[in-house]
Amino acid sequence: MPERALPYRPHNHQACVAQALSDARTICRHENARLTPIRERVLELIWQSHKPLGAYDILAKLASDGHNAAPPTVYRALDFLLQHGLIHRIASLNAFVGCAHAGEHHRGTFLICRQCGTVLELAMPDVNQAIESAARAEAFLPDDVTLEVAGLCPRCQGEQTND
Amino acid sequence: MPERALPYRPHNHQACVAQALSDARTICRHENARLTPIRERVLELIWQSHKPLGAYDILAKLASDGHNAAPPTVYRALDFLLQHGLIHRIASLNAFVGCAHAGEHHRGTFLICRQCGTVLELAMPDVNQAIESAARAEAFLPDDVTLEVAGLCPRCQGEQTND
DNA sequence: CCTGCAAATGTTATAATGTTGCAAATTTTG
DNA sequence: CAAAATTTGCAACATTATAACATTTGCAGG
Repeated sequence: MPERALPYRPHNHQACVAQALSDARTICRHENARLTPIRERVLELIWQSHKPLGAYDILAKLASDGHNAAPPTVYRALDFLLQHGLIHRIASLNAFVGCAHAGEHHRGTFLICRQCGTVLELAMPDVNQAIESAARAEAFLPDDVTLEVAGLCPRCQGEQTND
Repeated sequence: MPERALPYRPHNHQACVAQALSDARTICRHENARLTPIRERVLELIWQSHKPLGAYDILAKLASDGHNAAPPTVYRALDFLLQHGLIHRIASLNAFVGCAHAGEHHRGTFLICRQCGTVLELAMPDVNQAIESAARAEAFLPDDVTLEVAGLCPRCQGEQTND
């Protein structure tokens, strides 16, 4: 029986978020990038959920902070976080998740539970290698790979009707 | 030097579209599905472009046919075509392309040129196999794989400023 | 034939997602 | 401090997608 990866195992999520923020601060310092309060807050909100958060979900959470933000504020913060590899965009959901390997310059694979919405990021270097080779075999110059798997996470298999 | 795949090679696109429509009719007959005029017209419009077409692009083309359609008409036709595997949705573009292997029940990989927008569909059974194994190794039950590669197609490499 | 049901389409309105453009504030730099 | 650059605020708008309900069409059984 294989070990079960986070986020399927219980863990101290507070600490997990704190770690992500701390890593982000380090990365931004190294890259001379300004992790401003808004950007940091958006990153924190994203990390507090293992489920992808839409831009307007983030907007709503900021609003309940008392911060009366407009869409561009959120999209700009998201752009910044994407550019610095601190979050990923899930194209099939129009939503965002914290990057589990920030600062590693990688292409992630995402396992997305269509029941509970939880997302697990995997690193699959061999698969990405194979994909890029196949692209180049067509004389195509690959630049970015979107790889998302929808299905059922371990917890949701067998309990089909829940959320 | 590898052979260059369609659609990068010149070809008789009229015939290519006609073939796709003919295949679609056959498939629908076999599945007792009704390829109505609207559905067929939408499929034709999508096939006439090697570039992904957005729902509202289709809407506009229908309008210039003289068919005064509203969004739900198009989205319903697209749902039908998706369900019968006659088109694919490109999640990273919110757009649709004709399926190059209709009726084969496959998962496609898409090479999307970010310069000219052309899309090439590849079948990569080994890669899909590897992805699904990796998912199952995490006790995840895969259901659908989205695999899209953005980059530069052969024609657009070297001519960076064109469209 | 026609009647009644199911599938498909029409129509209006609205929701959800994302962008443009410009002004004000803040931070950095010289 | 002053100039330049970056970041944020803000209003309007553009694009993508769906909900809800009315109407029409295709078709099987009486």
